[in-house]
Amino acid sequence: MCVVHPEFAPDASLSREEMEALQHEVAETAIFEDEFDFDPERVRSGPSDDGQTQLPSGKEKTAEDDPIVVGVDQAFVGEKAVSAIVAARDGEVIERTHAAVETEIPYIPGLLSFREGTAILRAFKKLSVEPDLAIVDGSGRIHYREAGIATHIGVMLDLPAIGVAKNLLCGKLRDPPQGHMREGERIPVLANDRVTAPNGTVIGYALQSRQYDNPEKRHVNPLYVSPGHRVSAEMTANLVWQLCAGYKLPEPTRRADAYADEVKQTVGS
DNA sequence: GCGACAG
DNA sequence: ATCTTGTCGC
Repeated sequence: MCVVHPEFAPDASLSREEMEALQHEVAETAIFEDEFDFDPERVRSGPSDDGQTQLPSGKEKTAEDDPIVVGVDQAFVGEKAVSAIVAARDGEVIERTHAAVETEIPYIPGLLSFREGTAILRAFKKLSVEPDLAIVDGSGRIHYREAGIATHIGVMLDLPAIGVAKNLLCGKLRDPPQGHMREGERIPVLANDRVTAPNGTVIGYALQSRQYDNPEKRHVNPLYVSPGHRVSAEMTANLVWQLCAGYKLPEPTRRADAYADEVKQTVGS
């Protein structure tokens, strides 16, 4: 697929100030509302039926009509950043692409897209199918300047995108849980002083995608999901939840994770 | 100065 | 993210 906003390219040679300025531009271009064409109810972790569902009009729903969801994950081999993308429709993998790019800068909280963005975009350019939604590992709006890696990628490609992180970069939970969250539970993540958005803005959700029966003994931490582009915070939580299939991470992410591992052993350092 | 800190 | 064996629990 093609880059729609090349002017937002995550150039690693920029100064820190320039990177932050670029992120502010990305955030201004980002849309944190539901502005996508696919039917959100047709986004799911896997086949929900035999694909023979009859509609009143006489037409029928087929997998070909389902939205294409891509999972994006990063891995490292020596000094190379490996980006893996797995596209699926109705839970069926239809294409996989990857790219390995030499890293130019170290990991800096808040500037992740400048370290891994180029590899991700290169992998996206190799993708022949046209995705409807991207699930990116890392934050989206849950970011100091509301421009996490999911937002940066989504805006550049003008593709609906969602950020799925295992840890909270910034922001604060509206209602801190007593003990551990129950499976399916979600708590709003609000903007605080460290975020450019007005204090109290819901910039994402803590989503308990999986939990053990007895959290006292053994428990799972929640996922921190946030809008990347063209998706609201509420819809973000709904879609990620629908993409989970009994594991902590949503299926698109798990598939990209596994593919990244495969690629790692293929690409030498 | 001290604390916070996606992957 | 990555370095890494065993081990606890469902």
